[in-house]
Amino acid sequence: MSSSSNLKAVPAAAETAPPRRERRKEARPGELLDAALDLFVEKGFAATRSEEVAARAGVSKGTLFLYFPSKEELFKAVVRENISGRFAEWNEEFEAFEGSTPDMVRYCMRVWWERLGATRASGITKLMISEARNFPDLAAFYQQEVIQPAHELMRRILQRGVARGEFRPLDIDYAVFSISAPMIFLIMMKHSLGACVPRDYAVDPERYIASQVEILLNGMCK
Amino acid sequence: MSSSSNLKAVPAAAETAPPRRERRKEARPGELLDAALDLFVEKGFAATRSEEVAARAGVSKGTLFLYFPSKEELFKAVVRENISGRFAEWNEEFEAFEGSTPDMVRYCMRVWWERLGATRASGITKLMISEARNFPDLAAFYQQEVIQPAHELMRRILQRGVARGEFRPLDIDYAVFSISAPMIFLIMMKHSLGACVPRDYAVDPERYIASQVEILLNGMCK
Amino acid sequence: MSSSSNLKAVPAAAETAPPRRERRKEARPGELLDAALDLFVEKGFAATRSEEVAARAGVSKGTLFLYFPSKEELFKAVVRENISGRFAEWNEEFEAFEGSTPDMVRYCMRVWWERLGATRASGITKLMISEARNFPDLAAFYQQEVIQPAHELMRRILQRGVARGEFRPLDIDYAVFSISAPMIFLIMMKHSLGACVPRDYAVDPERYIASQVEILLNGMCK
Amino acid sequence: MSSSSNLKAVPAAAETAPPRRERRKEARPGELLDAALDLFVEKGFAATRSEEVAARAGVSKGTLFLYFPSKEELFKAVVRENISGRFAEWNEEFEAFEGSTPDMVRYCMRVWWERLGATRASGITKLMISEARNFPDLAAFYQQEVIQPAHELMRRILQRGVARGEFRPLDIDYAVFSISAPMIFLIMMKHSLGACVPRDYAVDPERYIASQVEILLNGMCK
DNA sequence: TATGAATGAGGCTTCATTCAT
DNA sequence: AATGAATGAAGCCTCATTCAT
Repeated sequence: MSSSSNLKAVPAAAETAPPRRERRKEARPGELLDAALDLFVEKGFAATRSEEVAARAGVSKGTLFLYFPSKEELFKAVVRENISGRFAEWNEEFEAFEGSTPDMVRYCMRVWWERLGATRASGITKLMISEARNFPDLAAFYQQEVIQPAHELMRRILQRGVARGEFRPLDIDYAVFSISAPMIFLIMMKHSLGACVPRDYAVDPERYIASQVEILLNGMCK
Repeated sequence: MSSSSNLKAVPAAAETAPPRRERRKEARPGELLDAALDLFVEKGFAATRSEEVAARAGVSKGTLFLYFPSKEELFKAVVRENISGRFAEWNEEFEAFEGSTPDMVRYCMRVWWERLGATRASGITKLMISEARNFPDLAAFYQQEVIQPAHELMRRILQRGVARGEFRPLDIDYAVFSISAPMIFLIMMKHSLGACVPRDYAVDPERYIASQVEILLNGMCK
Repeated sequence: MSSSSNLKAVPAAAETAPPRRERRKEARPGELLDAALDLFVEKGFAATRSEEVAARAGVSKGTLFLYFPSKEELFKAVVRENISGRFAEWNEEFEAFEGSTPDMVRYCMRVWWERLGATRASGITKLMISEARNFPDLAAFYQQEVIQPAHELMRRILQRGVARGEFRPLDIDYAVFSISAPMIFLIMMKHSLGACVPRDYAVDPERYIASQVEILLNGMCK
Repeated sequence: MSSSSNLKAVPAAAETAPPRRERRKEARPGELLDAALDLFVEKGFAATRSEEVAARAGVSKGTLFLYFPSKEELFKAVVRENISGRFAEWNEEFEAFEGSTPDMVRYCMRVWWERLGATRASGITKLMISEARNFPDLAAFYQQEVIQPAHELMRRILQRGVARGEFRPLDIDYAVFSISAPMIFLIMMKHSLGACVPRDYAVDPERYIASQVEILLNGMCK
């Protein structure tokens, strides 16, 4: 989680006593967003104190407000920062995919995990789900910027499968959820209940994904 | 379930409720838990003000603290109260089930929706997921009282299917999640992002469940 | 100044040790407005801390916000509270006045001093003048509710004098200011520079008013 | 007067100002005092942010504190700087005055308006009146450097009128206020309530002064 | 000198909790 | 048991001031 904020403290070599007042205008916003993401995911929006965020980013309370006018705007920035438009790239990637559609689904789930699910970014999904009711405009933003593009991508995959005769005719709108539900589930295991539970019950994400995908493909294939 | 949601479950018959004023005193804690559940689910723990809970329950702020020593204890009581041990009953019900295992899975999903998913009780799952990190002891309690029994119930169903040769050999531990993930997903649609989104995107639970179950069964059957 | 807030501490008799938590919903707002008036006049709006107001009213910080939603609203309430509609009464009083118009002017200045100038209420004029630019809406309110009625009252007096041939023809709109300027001046002596200056320079209001009135009447009479 | 307001007073003639960039360094404090005067007058001491002052003077926040060790010292410098000792000059001017004393009073009011009332310098009177209680030492300074000399000047004028038999015997100490009250009044119209009020109610200073002076002279003359 | 990023004390406001009635 | 006025700790945010560059 917060290991990244530690990394910055390790300069290339010299390791001089860190100057009391660093001047790092460029890096600050990113560091603050990093710290905020960690804390918001871990404790929720309300239970995270601005001062904590600042402290974890290695600055003082006031500095936070130099970059973000309010805790709420910080929250919004965290969400925006971590979603960005990676869908364009992914859409292209899947457009160019040449294998079978089942392989495509397998690949989709795998890279989702590698690129998002396993990263801190997955935390913001948990965050959004926890706070959606308190930030309806952010929820709308997330729906529009994340959920919809993701659904369209998945829908195209499923349609390809049906079109190519690999999949049975499907209720595609809802079959999409067959792919997203395990993702949500995994995120929740990682960031919520799963994080509060003894190791023994911990889910192994790769195994989980493999298991789900096979059942899914079996279920969708002819 | 809170007392009121039990009341709702009462068949349409006579059952004259005792005159409103009379049962107030004994009903108070239940009314408070009811109100608290609604608000906690809707706004989260931190964003819910004690006074609001009291107001919704029709009592004064002070009265709330007569029954629950703190907001945190109220929260815990809400969760505990709503995690009834109905698994004994359900276990028996499924023990006695006579149809095919695929039918059993269909039935399982359907009654889950009817008895839990569609009721306010589903709110505590959302609540637990949102607040687990802030209430680790509750999370453990929930894990033990709800998640584990539920998983065992589902596991027995799947094992029955495998044993009877209806299902392929499965990675049962993880196949269980194939059943629970859609439930979690549906709950989140209902209480979180789905609640902040235009009607058009609203998910029709019955259709969603039907779609998932068929894919699932297809995937698990021989 | 704040003597009035002391008065409340003297109950009819018993003089028991003041209970830690008084319950005085009725009296609170007035006490808070009293305290706030004193402090705002003395130190200005910004330099007055909410906690000070509360302390002077004998309550805790939080209690202030039970009655006024913000410091700014408190300020507005102070202004409104101290202006009220006393003009109706005064208008009647002057309508019924039977003596000469010069006597009327003398009487006007005298009762202004007795009823307003000499009281704490005069402080709000100083307050308004100091803060007008920061509270344009309040300034408009004050203009409308205080300045205009006052000017109309004075205008009627002057017109009476002209109509009855007691006064020369006057530029009445501006002659009104001949009456109000000394009032403003006196208020400023009392609440501003005059309050920061050695006793010797202190202005004796009665003597000041007498002096101004005589010059004024001399100047306006035929 | 601050340096810039002196510059403005320069006759229309040649007087090529040194190239902007060159004179910056020496002009800095004056530019800051200028900016500060405007803002303090407009918003009051507390509501004026140091950064705003710096920005209006075209320098950075840090630079302000290079010239003035604190906001409070800046305030004091603004006041001191704008309380120039021009009384020597004026005293001479009035010593040499040859016309009638009523003309002298007319002249006095007129040049006061032209040289002070109409300029930004009038702002410091508003400032002093608003902030006197928070800056008692400045108030004393102002009393000594401005109010007293001004009163003595006016007193001499009035005494001349009485001595020459132009005025009735007057309560001279207080008659002085008959001249200063309209000035104060006009300043307050300009910088306070009058600035927050629709155009229609705006006072025309020349007309106001003319009106007051005539009533006054009428009142004081034999 | 000048800059502007950084600081942190201090003020406003909220709200869980208490307690006299 | 119930009320709701009162409390005060705690959090957000501002802004005068500092200081490395």
